[in-house]
Amino acid sequence: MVTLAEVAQHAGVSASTVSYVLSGKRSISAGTRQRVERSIQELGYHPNAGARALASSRSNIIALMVPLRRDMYVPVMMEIAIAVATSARAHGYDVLLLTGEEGPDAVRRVTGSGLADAMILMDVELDDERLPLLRQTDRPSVLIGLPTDTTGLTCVDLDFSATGALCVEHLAALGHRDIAVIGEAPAVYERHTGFAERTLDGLRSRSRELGLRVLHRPCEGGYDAMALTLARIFDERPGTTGFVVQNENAVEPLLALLRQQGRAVPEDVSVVAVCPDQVATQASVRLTAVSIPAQEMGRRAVEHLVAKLEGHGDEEIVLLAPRLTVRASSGPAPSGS
Amino acid sequence: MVTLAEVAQHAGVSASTVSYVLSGKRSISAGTRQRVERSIQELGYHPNAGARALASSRSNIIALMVPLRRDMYVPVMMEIAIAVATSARAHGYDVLLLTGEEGPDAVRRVTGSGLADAMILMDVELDDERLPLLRQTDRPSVLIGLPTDTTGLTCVDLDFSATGALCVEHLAALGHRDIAVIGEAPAVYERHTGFAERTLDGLRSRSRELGLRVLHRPCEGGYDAMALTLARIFDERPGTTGFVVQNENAVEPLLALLRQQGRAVPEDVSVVAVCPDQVATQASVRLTAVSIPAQEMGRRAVEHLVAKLEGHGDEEIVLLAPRLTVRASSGPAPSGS
DNA sequence: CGCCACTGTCGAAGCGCTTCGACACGTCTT
DNA sequence: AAGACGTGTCGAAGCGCTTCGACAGTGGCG
Repeated sequence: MVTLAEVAQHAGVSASTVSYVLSGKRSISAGTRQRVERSIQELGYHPNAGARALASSRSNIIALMVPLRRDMYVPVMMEIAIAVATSARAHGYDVLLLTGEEGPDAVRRVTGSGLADAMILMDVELDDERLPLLRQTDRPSVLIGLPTDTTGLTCVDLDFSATGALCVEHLAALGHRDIAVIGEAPAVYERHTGFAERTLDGLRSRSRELGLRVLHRPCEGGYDAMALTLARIFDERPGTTGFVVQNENAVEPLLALLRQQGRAVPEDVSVVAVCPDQVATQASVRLTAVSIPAQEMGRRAVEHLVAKLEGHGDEEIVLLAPRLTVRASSGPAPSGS
Repeated sequence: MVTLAEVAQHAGVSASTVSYVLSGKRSISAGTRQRVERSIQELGYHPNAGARALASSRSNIIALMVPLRRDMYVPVMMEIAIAVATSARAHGYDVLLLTGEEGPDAVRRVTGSGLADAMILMDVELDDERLPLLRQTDRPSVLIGLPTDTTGLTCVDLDFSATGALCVEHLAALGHRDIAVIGEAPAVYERHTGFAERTLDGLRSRSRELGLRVLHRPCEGGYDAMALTLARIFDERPGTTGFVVQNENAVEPLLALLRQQGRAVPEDVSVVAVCPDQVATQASVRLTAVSIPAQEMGRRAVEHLVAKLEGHGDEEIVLLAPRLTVRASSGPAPSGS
């Protein structure tokens, strides 16, 4: 291991000078700087992370807490995680991966030990038990998601309420009157993960304004569950012509089942999805959908965090505006209805 | 921030005693230990990670390098990553998330700075440019995947060669003679990611022994690509009755297209997949499949790494034996053929 | 009864870096 | 020409922990 002192000696300067060359916190003459940089190169010097963290009380690490659940929206989570890692690196930070499993203890551990300078939490529940800790600590944090009480917190999320509204507006404009919503698995609602409920709220209140009828059914993914759900929907509301799907694992089963039942998409039935673009374009029918901007969410979260770490921080709720892309799965309501 | 010294004072012992209570590296009388532990509790002490790393030259962090690509086998990657994080915690380590993007530089950075004690690399290519660095450094590492030259390396992977063989054996036993293999996207082969080629090798050589004919076609995911691929397969080999699919994004399109063409699964055509269990059970036909034991791979990688870090390490190639689960997508070849 | 080995505790020396104040110059002002 | 200032560099003091050697005290043994 090459140390700072060795570099200093090799370059004929003091250790502090090398440190200042590295950090840029004091001005250094061009000549000295070059000499030091050459020595660093030649010796293959890498600053020791531990020593640096100890001396500066900064680890240059951001902790990212991802949900452990393997049962839902995995690609979105993965995409966010990768976006976080990539943006963090671009700002000179590394990312520590924590699983949701550890819960509040992980927050305590990481902030207490100075392992990370800041945290990003994903999969935030409406009344998340980690939030009180975040409010107490003076380490910056950003949530991806939107809890009920946001005082003192910074959040980044898609505006799911507007998303729900946007979906029904689209269907309403096409003349659909009876809408069915295929939601996430029941467990997601029971956990009070905000985004599912917010979508529903936005969707319902806009529907009321537009005079649409809405039937909401949570649904585990897969064919069997979807078949059951679909049967019950048409049982209860035979006139249903519009579907809003917010469950990646239900998208393909729904399309297959509709096809099987002789209901053509989009001639007889329109489908609007809330999902990542990739899912929308790879489905058997190219889906009209509000895309979940996973990458942007990750990027924005990091940018806010870095801003806070550098002092020019701001408590803020960032709700990304949803964008609906019309593709092949939605069309005018059949005139008969 | 509460420090070790403060705990020591509060408990009426020296700092080193507190340290030994924490690490267990020297024996401490029951009375003293309890007093110290109570002080730790009362003061809410958390050891400073940086100081610890500096003094002990151990960060208790394992770096995990995940592929940046968002185009393939995402759920598998995610599952491995989560399994790594969970197992690592169980052994007292945290996980640093690196993206493949940074390439060899990340390896240099992390090992050089002592940020992590060891690394796990995913998505290893046959002739990966990170390997020379790993061989040079004295920090332990484990690959998930299998490069061409494994000297001096520890690898954990599914035995994809045996996997390929197992798939055709199953089909052969059912009387199928003409097999088509739907592979990963062409890019995966071009990158020389070992697993795809190894599956193919195992599959081909066993087919030769069993007297089967094999047609291999890489395939991007999605319906359009799959439709094209499928048409060409039946064009070239109209008698094809067995499919082996190693591409999550092609599974559902394949099933849908077969259905659409009036080919019943498993009566007319059998399908064997190589995919995680979840995909196999959630598909529109419950798939006969060799499952990819993502969790076990992650767990085993961590266990090997920890063993190395604790000294009783061993260079070793761990190839997990594939297991084929028969479900509803495979059956006897149609007698006509 | 005295010696040895063991057990439990302490003090001190770092680990490699950052950062503060000091200081020696050279430059600009009056 | 003398003071005021700015610039570039250095030395030293930690940051909070681990770990080594030292050393009392205790008990077992011959």
